Amino acid sequence: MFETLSQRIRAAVDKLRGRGRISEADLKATLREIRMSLLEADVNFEVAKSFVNRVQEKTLGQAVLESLTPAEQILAVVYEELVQMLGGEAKQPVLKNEGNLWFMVGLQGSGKTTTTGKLAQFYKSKGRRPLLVAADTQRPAAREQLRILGEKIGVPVLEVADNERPETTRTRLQQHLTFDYRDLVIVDTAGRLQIDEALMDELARLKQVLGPSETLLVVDSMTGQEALNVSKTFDERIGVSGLILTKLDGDARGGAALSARHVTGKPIYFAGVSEKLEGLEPFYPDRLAQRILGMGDLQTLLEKAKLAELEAPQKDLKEITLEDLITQMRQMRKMGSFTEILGMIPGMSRMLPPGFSVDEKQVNRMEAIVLSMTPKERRDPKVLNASRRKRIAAGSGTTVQEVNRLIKTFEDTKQLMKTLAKQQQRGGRGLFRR
RNA sequence: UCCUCGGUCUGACGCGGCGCACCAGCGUGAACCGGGUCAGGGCCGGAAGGCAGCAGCCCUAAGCGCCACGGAGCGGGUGCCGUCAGGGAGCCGGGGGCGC
Repeated sequence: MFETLSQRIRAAVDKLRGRGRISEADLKATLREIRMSLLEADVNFEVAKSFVNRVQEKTLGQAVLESLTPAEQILAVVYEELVQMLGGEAKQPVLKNEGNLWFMVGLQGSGKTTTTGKLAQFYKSKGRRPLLVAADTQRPAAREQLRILGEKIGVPVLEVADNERPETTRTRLQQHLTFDYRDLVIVDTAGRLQIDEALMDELARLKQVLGPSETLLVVDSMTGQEALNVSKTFDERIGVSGLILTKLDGDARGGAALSARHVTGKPIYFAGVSEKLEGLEPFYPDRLAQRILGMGDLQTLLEKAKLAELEAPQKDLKEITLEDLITQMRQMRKMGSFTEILGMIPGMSRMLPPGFSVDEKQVNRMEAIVLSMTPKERRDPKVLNASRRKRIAAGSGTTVQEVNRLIKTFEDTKQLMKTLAKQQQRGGRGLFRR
């Protein structure tokens, strides 16, 4: 999927590969190419524009990392923004313990009924007890299709009659649930080839009567921007809580998927990727972005970027916390009477922060102190005022003095780490230079 | 040209729509001064056993947020909506009289 787009973006970034330096003009040319390829992929114009702008801003504002080539760095930014464009975090529809009622809406031919079956299969395999409702009051053929699907996956299907009123449907549904309890009801609503008023009114009424907890709009990703127009109309008329993009496997361009979040403001819950009943995946923006940019490249790149972050003490992203201190202490506890050994080295005892003695009981108590803190306090000991210290002391069976001593030790250690880091950074031959 | 009926107009009420958001619903939500469970650590005890209890987790309150389907209510540069009432002029439509 997304082959065309994928190739074009990679080609654009590849041109920068192997260069040590990249001028702003080079960057702009590359970004222009990326924008063109997005537009060719039928991505919404506004979306493409803001994407490119953000990449540019981020790239220019970024410090040069030694371990990454400029091309890799840009690729990393493009990846991050791509994930954002696809919706950032993966989202799933809300599933309560019981009484879930979901609406499937969409145009005829979008794969709505098939997707309904896939959803039922998906949640059945997760231990849910779904019930399908074939709610097309006009086309018996549509209901039959769902009935056959239901038989295949072993999920009961409640069928409406021709021209049945929503109230009747609700009553029948309630009746069904009293003798056959189900915790997830998925309603496959009627579809038309185009948006028409009668359909919208019918759906709106049905929605009002049944009151679904989620309204999932099924759209065909191959129809590109048109899919988004459909989404907007459906949302305006009946309200949509999330999207399911079907036929994503056949979509070489990807315009709908890439613009959906931005244009409709709705999360993409699932993606349909094959004709088979298992062909339904939760929509993961990060994985899709990886696919678009080419997996292999990216993984090594991300690892490198992570390492670079760890190796950049000037950024001070990694301040040590009280939890780190405790981990260290536990290790020392295992080592036994560490202080004794240290004491034997001339001058060593003076280098250690005051109060730095390791005997087992002492470490246990210190651990208890940290364990009595809230997560926030562990992260940022500065918030520890008198009343908090009192609480911690009481809760851990220690005294306020002991708590104070621990904090002092922690501050000293932190200071020590900073000094060491600075020395290394300055290139001064520290003790532990590799 | 006059009379008359109706509409346009105004008001009240009803219905619908939109807006607000009180209840409900959903989410979030207390360092300690809420509840449960209380790891670690502590306290009492010779021991057996008890006890208090921080963090976490679970629950809950105020608060905050979401929602506008349901219940109650409020507000309108709201509706070629309904009922009733008021209607000076003008305008539009119907009926009638008189004059040419």
